Amino acid sequence: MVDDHSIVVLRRRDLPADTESLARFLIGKSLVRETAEGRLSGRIVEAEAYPPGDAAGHAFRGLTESNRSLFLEHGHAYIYFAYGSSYMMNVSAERAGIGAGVLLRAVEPLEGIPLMERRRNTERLVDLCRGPGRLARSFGIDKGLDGLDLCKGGPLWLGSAARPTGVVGTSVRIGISQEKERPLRFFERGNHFMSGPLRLRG
DNA sequence: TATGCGATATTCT
DNA sequence: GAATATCGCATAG
Repeated sequence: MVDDHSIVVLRRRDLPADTESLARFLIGKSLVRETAEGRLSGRIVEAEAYPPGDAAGHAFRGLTESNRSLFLEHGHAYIYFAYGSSYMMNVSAERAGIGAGVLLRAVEPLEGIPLMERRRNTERLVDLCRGPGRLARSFGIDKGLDGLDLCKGGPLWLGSAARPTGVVGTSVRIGISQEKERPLRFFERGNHFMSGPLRLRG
């Protein structure tokens, strides 16, 4: 049984305001979603940094209507729709006015697993939140949550670690065509709930 | 396990 | 019109 009372909302001053540091920091922390049907939560086990000036980042070409949340003060949600099928969630990662984000790629489910199974239409635990699109689907994350302050404890927030975090590994990022050699993907080594090919999981 | 493919909608060129 | 920070299914080894 998970002791969810041990999870508290992360304060903004606890979050590094540097993209790469934030991505590493978020491994092992909690993602919590409060819905009318109950609470969903999980441990963040995989994330990627898209720092300022990164050609693979959505903020690279400057502020637009669709990417404006990336320019919010660190700790806000940037959510977008990709490939006609998947929502994806980022955490804005720098000071206000600087466009950068951390893409949450995988979560180890803790609370609300039956609801995730219904949303995803599968009972395979390891597949519920493995991959950015699946994660968003399980958690009921969509464009309506874009721009939300994740340090406020609303419908979606970042929480402290539910249990001790393992060793954090790094690798290149997944699914991009620009700046593909940079080691900006972070994950909890040995965790079974991350996405990507096996060679990038150790 | 790895690779390849189509589906799908939004954004930018 | 092209590209895309993906997914699920098919097939081969």
